[in-house]
Amino acid sequence: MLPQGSPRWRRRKEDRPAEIIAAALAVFSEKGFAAARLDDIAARAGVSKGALYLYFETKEDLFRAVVTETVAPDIDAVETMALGYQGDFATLAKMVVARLTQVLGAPTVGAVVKMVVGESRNFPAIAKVWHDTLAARGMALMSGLIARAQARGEVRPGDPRAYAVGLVGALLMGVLWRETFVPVGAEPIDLSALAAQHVETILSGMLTEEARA
Amino acid sequence: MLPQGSPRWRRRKEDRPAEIIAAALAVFSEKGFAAARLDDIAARAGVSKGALYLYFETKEDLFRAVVTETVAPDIDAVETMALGYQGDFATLAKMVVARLTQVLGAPTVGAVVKMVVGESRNFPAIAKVWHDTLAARGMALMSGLIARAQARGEVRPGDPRAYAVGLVGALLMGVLWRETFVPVGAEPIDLSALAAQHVETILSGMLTEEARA
Amino acid sequence: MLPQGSPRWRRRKEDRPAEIIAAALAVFSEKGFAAARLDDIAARAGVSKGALYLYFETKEDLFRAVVTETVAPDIDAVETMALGYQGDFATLAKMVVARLTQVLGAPTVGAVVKMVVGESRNFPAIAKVWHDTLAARGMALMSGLIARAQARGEVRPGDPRAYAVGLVGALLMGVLWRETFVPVGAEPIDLSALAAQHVETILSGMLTEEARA
Amino acid sequence: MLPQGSPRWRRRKEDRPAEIIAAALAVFSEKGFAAARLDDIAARAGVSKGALYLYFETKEDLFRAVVTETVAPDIDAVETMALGYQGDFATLAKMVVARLTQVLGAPTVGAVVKMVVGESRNFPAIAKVWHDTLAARGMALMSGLIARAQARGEVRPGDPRAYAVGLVGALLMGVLWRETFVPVGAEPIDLSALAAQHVETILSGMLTEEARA
DNA sequence: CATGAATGAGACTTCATTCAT
DNA sequence: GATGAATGAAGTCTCATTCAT
Repeated sequence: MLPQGSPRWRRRKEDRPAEIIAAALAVFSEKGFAAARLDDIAARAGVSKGALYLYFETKEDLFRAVVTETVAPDIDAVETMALGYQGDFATLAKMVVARLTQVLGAPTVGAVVKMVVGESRNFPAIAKVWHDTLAARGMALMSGLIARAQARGEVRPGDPRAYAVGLVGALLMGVLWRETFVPVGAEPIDLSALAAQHVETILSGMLTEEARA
Repeated sequence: MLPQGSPRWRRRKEDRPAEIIAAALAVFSEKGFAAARLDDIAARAGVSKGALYLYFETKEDLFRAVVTETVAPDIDAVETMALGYQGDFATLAKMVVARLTQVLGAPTVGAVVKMVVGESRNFPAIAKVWHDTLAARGMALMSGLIARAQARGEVRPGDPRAYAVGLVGALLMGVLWRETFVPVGAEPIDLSALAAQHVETILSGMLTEEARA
Repeated sequence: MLPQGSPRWRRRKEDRPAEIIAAALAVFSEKGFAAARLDDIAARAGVSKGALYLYFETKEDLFRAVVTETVAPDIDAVETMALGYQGDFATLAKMVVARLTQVLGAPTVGAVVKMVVGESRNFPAIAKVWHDTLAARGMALMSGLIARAQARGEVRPGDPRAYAVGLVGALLMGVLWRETFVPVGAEPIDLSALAAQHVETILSGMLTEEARA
Repeated sequence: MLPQGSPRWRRRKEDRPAEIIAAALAVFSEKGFAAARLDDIAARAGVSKGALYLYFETKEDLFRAVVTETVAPDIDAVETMALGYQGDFATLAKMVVARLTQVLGAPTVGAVVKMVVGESRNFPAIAKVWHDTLAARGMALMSGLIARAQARGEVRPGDPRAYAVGLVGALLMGVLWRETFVPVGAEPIDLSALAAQHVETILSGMLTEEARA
């Protein structure tokens, strides 16, 4: 029923939380948690300050929403892809790194990473959420793939977690460089080029003779 | 006894700034700039709130002092060592990484790194100082060494900065992991072991056939 | 009765600034700028301390508002009257002095005069505003009228500004006497009587033989 | 004994209070009581902050000293002169006004007048001292002289106090004009010229026919 | 006497949160 | 649902006063 029933004027109302989160992300990532003002968030979201409290209990609550909302979507996709993949480790690693580069390359994610790092001591709960849903999972995924590859003789012996850090750390550093130093005049780093060169280099060091062939 | 000149314990005017900076480092790195309370810093330094203002004009000024004071000593040492070294790149790279691991491994430096990342948007001046005196310099040093090694046929072609990021990024990630996630239950990463394995791996990818021999 | 539309007492947003200014005038004139406490002003205005900042950026801003608000209304009226008047100087002078006595006699204006005098060094801007919008204008007006009267042969030769000061100074002294010394036990001075006698006396000294006739 | 006993090096020490008072006068008159900082006063006096407390119990105490110290000397002189004088009122009035112009013309006294006016509400005690030792006495002196002159038929009927205010008010206004508005660009008023013209004018209005002859 | 480092109460100002409309 | 005026707790900073030297 309700032929073509387009929910016309509802649209606006349903998007409110998302709009607020977007505004909050912008302000939080610019100022950090404590220095961000609800006034500014409300203004940027185009609502009154009071309206924020219709959707979020407190500033901290809003912060939590921002962080988790930004995390959620991407990790699943990567995981599914990686676990389902059947080919050799080198190819898989390149795919994962490429995807990760995409995700971290998005300006919002980079900003959130910085926020999580910066406010982790003040919000252990948030650090924990990120750890549990993202960092630990990502780490487990990567080192699992590596261990599997080692078992198949594709990757040299060594601590899989250290290999994983070696693979991803360059990307993280690239993102933080962009977020932290480029605004004050640092020479930018091309994240994609960095990723491409780095994955070749490090794979060349990780792979066994046979796998490299 | 105690021949005439009794060793009167004068007020430690000269030590005060250092004591305050140490206390401030602790509190800032725990809370971030905005959430840190001068009360706490004073208490931890064992002085009154007012005394802080005998040595630092403002909270921001104190923050600046903390950050710059922690940076200064280490970079010079590394630079001198690296530029003076005459041997092959592989050995030099291992030495630099080892030294860097030591520095970043110190809990204070790690904390400061986090602070700089977290508050960079609010204190561009500080980000700039770090960039100019440390990040840019370190980056120039590393990529210079790499370019030199490429000229000598020790390192494969490729963007020297990307190689530098690949070399250092793993360490940075290790530090941030420790600072951010270990307090909320993440499995710790052994920074030294990570560094050792990583430098072997990545060198193995960077070096030319001849150099590796 | 009271037809449907109940007269809901909305929050008096529009009246607030005026109420606050009134309270501030009272406190500032009692304590001076520096010794006045925002707490007291807020309490006397019946609002919270924070509410002050909804209407005024800073304590200094509020002080400025108090002073300028008190200046505005009266000077124009006097000026218009004086310039439009066609009769002889003696009558005009009496009218102007009477009006001035009224204005200065109002307790608020007297208090503000004292504030302007007392804080002029700390707030040159305020002294300037008073000078430009009131003192200089009033002085120009009075000495202009006197010069005109001299040209018509009504007033004896002499510096018109000195005559103006002679005319008004007594009133000013009367006001300051009231504000400064009466509270500590001085015998009050009847401002109106003072003005009446003084204007007769000084006119008797200023006017030429013909004008006096 | 102690032949010619010149107190050589004591000099410095004995002048300290006077030096401090001079410095305090400068700072108080520039900033007002509350905004004046003991630091500044000490610096200007060339002593340590602590030294102030060797001579004055508290800031308020110092303020009192400044005010009374600056007043004391001058009033007595005027009084003695006036009471001893035997000639006619007109001549006496001119002498008194001339002397008063001298006193008020001194920049320090002008500044103190402003201070007393500005801080009278905060320091009733000081206002009282000024009233009792200066204002009331001066007023009594002047109106006494005038009443005596009226009794002798030299001055027209009328309230002697109002006459006194008329005589002195112009000078007061001149001083306050100088202290308050000249620093912000007002055209200066020549106090001596003002006094000369004013006393002629007002005497011309006060004196009886006979006295004028 | 003199110093000046140190104190601590108190002030201005900010801002998350509430609630009458 | 939505507003925005109002609150009040909390934080930074100042400065008169003290006291060990």
